[in-house]
Order: sequence, then structure tokens, then C-alpha cells
Amino acid sequence: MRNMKNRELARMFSTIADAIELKGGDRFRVIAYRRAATTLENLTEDIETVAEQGRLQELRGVGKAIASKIEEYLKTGRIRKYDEELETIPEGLLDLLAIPDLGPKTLALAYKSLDIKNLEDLKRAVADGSLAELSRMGEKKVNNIKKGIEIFEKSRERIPISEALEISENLIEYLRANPEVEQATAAGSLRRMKETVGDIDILATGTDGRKIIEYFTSCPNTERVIASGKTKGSILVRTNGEMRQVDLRILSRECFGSALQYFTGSKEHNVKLRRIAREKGLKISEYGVFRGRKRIAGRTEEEVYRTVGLPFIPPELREDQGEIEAGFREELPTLLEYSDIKGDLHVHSNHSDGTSTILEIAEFAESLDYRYVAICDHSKSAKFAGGLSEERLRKQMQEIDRMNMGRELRILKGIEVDILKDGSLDFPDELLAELDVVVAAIHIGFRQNVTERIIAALENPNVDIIAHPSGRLISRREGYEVDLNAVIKSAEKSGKVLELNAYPDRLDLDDQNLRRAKEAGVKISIGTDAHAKSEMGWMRFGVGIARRGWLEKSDVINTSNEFLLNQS
DNA sequence: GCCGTTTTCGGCCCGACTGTTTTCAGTCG
Repeated sequence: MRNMKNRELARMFSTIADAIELKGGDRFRVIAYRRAATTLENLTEDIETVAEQGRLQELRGVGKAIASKIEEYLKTGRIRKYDEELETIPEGLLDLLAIPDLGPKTLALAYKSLDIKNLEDLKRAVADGSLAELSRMGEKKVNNIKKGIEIFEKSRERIPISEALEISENLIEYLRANPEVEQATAAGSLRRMKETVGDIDILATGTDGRKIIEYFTSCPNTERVIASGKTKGSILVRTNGEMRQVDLRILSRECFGSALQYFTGSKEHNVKLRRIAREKGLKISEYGVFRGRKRIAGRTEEEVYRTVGLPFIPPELREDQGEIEAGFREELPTLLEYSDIKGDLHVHSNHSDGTSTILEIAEFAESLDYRYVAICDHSKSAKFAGGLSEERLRKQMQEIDRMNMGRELRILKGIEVDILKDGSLDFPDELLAELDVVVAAIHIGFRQNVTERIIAALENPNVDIIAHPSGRLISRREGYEVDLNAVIKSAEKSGKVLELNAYPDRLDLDDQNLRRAKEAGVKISIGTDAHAKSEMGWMRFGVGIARRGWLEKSDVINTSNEFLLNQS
């Protein structure tokens, strides 16, 4: 996997930070380790290259001590500090920090006074009431932790699409490098681009199944081999500290299409498809389409669909949400393609809490063949995120004007302006009016009149886009208390745009609400909310979710060559 | 542990929110 060592080092530094925090150590050292971890995660070069060229200390958050730890890791594969910090902490304890509402202080106390070492201990202490006995623990707090445990467990069993794609793409690339392999493709909910997936399934055809499986199970990322035969192999790989299972199935060429169709699902889609086939005297299985005993199709998915009189249905639509009916009526949408995207309308620079300079962002946008990119840093109320004062924003605008001279890419002057608790915006109208793009967002008061506040923002003529309209964080946080139907209606009325935030934790609006917005005639802007230039690559997750929401090129504003907003 | 237009020591993002308390600790972003 590319940048594997960057990732592993980031994980180790982040774990060291957790360990120090849990022990009540210096909180600034905690911050320092976390910052180094973030830098490594976002680093596009291999850390080995940086080390070889003696540039480690040029990295943000990497000083003498951390640089020497990186070198130690590259040389020996270990970091003594990491081993030392973990020595005194039971395995699995730090994982519990991922439970919402359970932080280092509470966990340390639970460990010290109740000997809670893992999830099971914690659940027991919740159930038998011993957790409630701790100081500063009340009914509500225990209840929140209980809910937190549920979210935590759910998030562990499902893999975020961003991570699943990375694992599968790396493995598919690895498989294709083997001449025995003819074709290799991901299937399952991953291919349907669901926001989280249960497991990773890869299908392949080739000359010698056993050899391919052996090659697969011996890939460099394998942590453990679970199964290895001549048609199926299963391995565990480690990413971000989690073990993920990947299955590979070897199929015969003749039934690759029907198997891909079968293993892509969804189950509901397949059930309906098979029922329709049966009505036509056909039988569809993973081995092909059969009339009696005669196989009439199976080599490609197109063939399979054609036998029942359907056009090819894109995987993202296969949820039995009307796509089969639309297929028969020949009314399937022409879905948005990644190549339709001409710009990113939500990127943070190092003027607020991003890590890249505007120039770096612009050059990255150029490398993506974009026509424009909008710099939308935080506004002044977002102090935790280095929100810009009016003065700093004006300076930024001047800087952008200068950078736009003689440049084909257009850098758009934007802002992610906070919607305050009273529904007003964080900056005066005169200032907002001077910007190219005004993205308004809720960051405080998630339960206070959110619907009214968003609608008030939509009614401000200077606002163009509402960012992450539901506010949910996948597997981590419910959204705002907001009536999205009312928001969609208001956006329709004012001709405003709702965002599909492509940040992997957000994917907000989600597929269902995107479809509602489309049906209401509301346009969508896909923005990555990137906080580092490389995160602009998240656009493809946004495109995937947009396709699940039945969006076409014309539904998405950042597909037009020139940047145009309907300024009312 | 990092970092420097206040610079090699002494800061480091800071306020909202919640639930616990009776003036504040812990968590989150």
C-alpha cells in the first residue's frame, strides 16, 4: 500500500498521544504528537524519501525528538517510546477513547477505581451500576456513555467507504500486477458506494485459481490468512489500527458477469430481478441466466440485464428504490461522472484550520484539471478553527486577486460563514457581498432552532450554499435537530444550493436527501471540505454518493465550466 | 514536544455544551 509507513507512524504517534493523555500527562505534548500524526497522514510523499533527504524537521510539527523517532522506526520497525507508553496500559483500553462522551479523564478513573480494561468490563460496569458510582457520574452521563458504546460498536463493524475503497483499490492493483489474473473488480456494497460497507469482496478471473489465491494471501499487507483454497481466499489487513477482512473469489470467465451482478447486490435489488426473470421463464443465479438447463447469459452484467429486458443499471442505483421500474420505462438517469466535476467549492487553507497554502491548493486543483477552486475558510466565531477576522479575510481576498492574475484556474474568494445562534451570519452583508462564494454553516447550537436559522441564512441574498445541511458525522454523531424537508423547500424557493459535503465522515447530504432535493429541483454543490490539498481527492466519494442520490450532471453546479451562481 | 516579525523560553485555540455541581469538570470541535 502506498504511504504505508506514513500511516503506521501517524497511528503510532496518535496512540502515544492517547496514552499520555490517559495518564494525565502534559497536554501540550499530547497536542504535539497529534499534530505530527496529522502531518504524516496528509503527507503525499513517502516518509522514507523525506528521511533520506534529511528533510524530516521541515515537516510541520516534527522537531528533533519526533524526527529521531521516525528514523528509529524506519531503521528498526519500532519506536521505544511507543512500546514504553503502552507497557503500562492494558491492550484495548485506549480503543475505548473512541467511545463518544467517554474521554481520557473518565476512562482513567474507571480503569483505576473499577479496573475497567476493555469493552466487556465497561459494559458490565454500566449494567451493574458500578460506573454510576464514580464521582461526577449521574444517570444521564451513564446513559450517554451507554449510547456511545452502541455507536462505537456499530462503527467498528462497518468500514467507512473511503477506507474500504483504498484497501480494495490497493489490492486490486496488486492482483492485476500478476499475469495469472485476467480481471479483478470489487463487488458488494463497496461497488454500490454505500457510505459504510460491511466487508470487502473482490472478484477475479484467471488461469490458475489456487496460484492467484496464494499470491493474494501473501500480499504485503496481510496480517493473517483466514482461508486459502482454489476458489476463495480471506485475509485480514490492518488499516488505521483496525483489522479488516477482505475476501477474494475466483470465478470462471463464463459467469463473471452474473457473479458480479449477484455479489454486488443489493439483496433487495437481486430478489426483484430474479422474480422478474422467473415470470419470464428464466432463472438468474450467480452462475448465469438459464432457460431450463440452457445457459443463455452470464459473461457480462449487461447480458444478464438484457435477458430480462433491462438496460445496464449502474451499481449505485441497485437498492430497489425504483431503479428497476425506471429501467423498464427507459427513464434511468444519466448519472454524474467524476470527469464532469470542474471545481471544488469548499476548501480550507492555512489561513484558518487547513494545512495547505492557497498556492498549494491552486496548484493541486490545476493538477486535477479543475477550472476553479473556492477558498472557504472559517469565519471569526469559529475560534477553535482559527476563524478569520474581517480584516484577515480582506487580506486573503487581496492575496487571491493577486494570485488570479495570469492564471487560467480561477481561485474563488469564499467563506464558510457561521450561522449564529440567532440566525444571523458571522459577517456583515457588505463584506459577504464582495465574495464569490458564500457557504453558510452551523457549527454551534446543534439543537437550537436549527431549521429556522438555516432558512434565515437561505433568505439572505448573499448566501449561496448551505454546507453539510444535516450535520451528521457517520458513526459518530447524529445530525442537528433540523427539518431537512423544510430546508429543501426553502432552498427551492430562493433558488439556493445545498451542499454535498464529500468529507468521508460527513457525506452530507446523504443519498436519500439528495434525491429529495433533486426531485424538488434544488441544485447541489459537491465540496470536499478539504483541510489539506490532498483531501481534495475526496471528491470521488462525493460523486459516488451523488450517484446514489440519482444526481445527473445538470443537478450539480460545480460541473459547469465557468463558475456561475444564481445570485438573486 | 514544537516553535519563533513578542523568539531559544514560555507559550501552545478556546469557547460551547452538558451534566454535574453549588462554582465547575469533562468532552468536543
